[in-house]
Amino acid sequence: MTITDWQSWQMLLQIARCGSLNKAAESLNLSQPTLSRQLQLLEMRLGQSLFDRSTQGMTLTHFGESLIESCEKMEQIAQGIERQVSGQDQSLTGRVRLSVNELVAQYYLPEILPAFMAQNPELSVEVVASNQATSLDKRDADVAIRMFAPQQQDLVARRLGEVSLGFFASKAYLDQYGVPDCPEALLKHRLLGYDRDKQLEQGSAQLGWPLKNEDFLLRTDFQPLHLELARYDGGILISHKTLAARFELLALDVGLTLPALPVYLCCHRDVQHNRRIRLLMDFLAEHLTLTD
Amino acid sequence: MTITDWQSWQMLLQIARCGSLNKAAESLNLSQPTLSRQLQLLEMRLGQSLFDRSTQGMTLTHFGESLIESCEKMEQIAQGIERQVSGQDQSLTGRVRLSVNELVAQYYLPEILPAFMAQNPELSVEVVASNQATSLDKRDADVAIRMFAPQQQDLVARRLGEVSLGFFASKAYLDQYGVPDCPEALLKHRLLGYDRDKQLEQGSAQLGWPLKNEDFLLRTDFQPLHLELARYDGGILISHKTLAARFELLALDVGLTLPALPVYLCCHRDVQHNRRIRLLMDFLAEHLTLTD
DNA sequence: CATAGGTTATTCATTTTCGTATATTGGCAG
DNA sequence: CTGCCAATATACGAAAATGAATAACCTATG
Repeated sequence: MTITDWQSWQMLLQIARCGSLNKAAESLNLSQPTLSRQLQLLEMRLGQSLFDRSTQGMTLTHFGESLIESCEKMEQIAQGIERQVSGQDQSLTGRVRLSVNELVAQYYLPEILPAFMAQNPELSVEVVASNQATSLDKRDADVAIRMFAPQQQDLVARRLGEVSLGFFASKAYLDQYGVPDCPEALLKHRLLGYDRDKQLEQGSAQLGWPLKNEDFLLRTDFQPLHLELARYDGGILISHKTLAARFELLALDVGLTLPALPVYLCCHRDVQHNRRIRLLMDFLAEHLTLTD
Repeated sequence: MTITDWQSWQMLLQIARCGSLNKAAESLNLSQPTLSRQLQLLEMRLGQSLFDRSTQGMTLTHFGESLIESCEKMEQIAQGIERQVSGQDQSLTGRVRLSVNELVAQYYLPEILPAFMAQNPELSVEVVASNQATSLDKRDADVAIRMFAPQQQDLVARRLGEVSLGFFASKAYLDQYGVPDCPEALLKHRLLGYDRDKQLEQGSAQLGWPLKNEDFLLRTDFQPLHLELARYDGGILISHKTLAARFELLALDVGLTLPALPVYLCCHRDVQHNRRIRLLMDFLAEHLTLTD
């Protein structure tokens, strides 16, 4: 006595999420007209409408809203199945998706990944570079290198150590603007800070020296830009000791010890025994020179 | 990062259940070749096979087996959605499915259902007549009349009373074979009993007078046949007092009081407020003359 | 007030998918 | 051993779903 196929509920959920047929269609690899018609069909079969249409997009009706929760449950299970599938695929061909922030992608991976690819010629590695923590739940990635303790349930994490942070600047910059030797002096300098990323604000607050993102003159969340700016004498940045050393930036002693960032290698519990994923994680754990 | 659509899992589950593409295709309203190809596609996308093929049918591989549990969970949620949908559909058009055993379908419904249909011309009633308790969970039926206390969770039941049972036979039969007046005498008669149905065995065991289905000479689970056989002087049966009276069968006093059967009107909690279903239940509760 | 940008619905040629019919295989009963 | 039955896989014409293009519409913005 089944009225509809399960795909309809997947559609419903995705349209509700995206708020428009266009975006939902894209996320489902369909065209907008297709989705429009399929939704009409579904509503016809149900005998009532799921969305109110407007030129702003689709908004759920009460009826539609009442079904969303169950659709979300279905989605979670479906995602679990997919993780299970990829977890059981023990072949050494195919892809592994690695999620890292841009800094790691730019400065740490390039020197080690070629060796991994040489060792495993059938394996392709996809790197998702973003400062947003991508979801291991939804299998947006298989493995992630994180600079914070994993919060999600169902994750398996290996602590790789920690990276020391410090204030750094180029010699040319310091020659021109002077060397600050206390926190107050630091604030008068051209500091490279973050835009929407709150990690620094939270960290400095813990240190008893609350900094606001607005205190910084040059702001971006794209961390490689910090380093490159500093290399071109753009100002003072907070960064990894090892990275700063590599670019011949000079460490500043302003009487503050910045907390070190922990480094975690994470994957979802469901895929932890997958051979490909294991392989990549082991390789990263061994070769990653993030920690001092 | 979704590999497959949800429909694939529905397929997988149904094929696993049915054990063959043919039956699964029928239950999904598809053709066997279609299902065959879709399954091939799915297995290709997953990179491993889900079933072992033979001319006996399809049997799950270990891999396939490992996914079934999740598919079942998805199915439960999907069924919940469908109940929710039909629960919220308050129109008075469409269908209501009523599950009853054959006895009720044959002898109690015909005299009252026409009135209901006259009152609600837009409503179509589908009667599922079976002595197997059809699933209200899976929406094989919306409403059920049951002669036993509902066991499933999530069911809403209204007790309508109970039907008295007794031993009966036609006058002609008794004239020919004599009137038994004790349990032992009863056993020498031509008793009409059940085939696979265990209800009578259990009931008589409770009564301290354990009967086996094998004790009866004419066995069928199709209850209307009992009555019709008795009308044609086929033997002694256990049946409802009201029904026996209607066919002018004579009650036998063998010194045993059979336990009465409770009568319940059930529906799933999710649809209990549905207007159509409510209507039918109210009607049945009022007009059903099952109880004495 | 007009324009730009976004939305959903519709049209129609095209592609894809589907189902009928058929081939092929393997077990089972007489 | 042989014929029968039920199973899956394959071929091909028919039907259905698809997507590019377009229409029609509303909102925000200058």
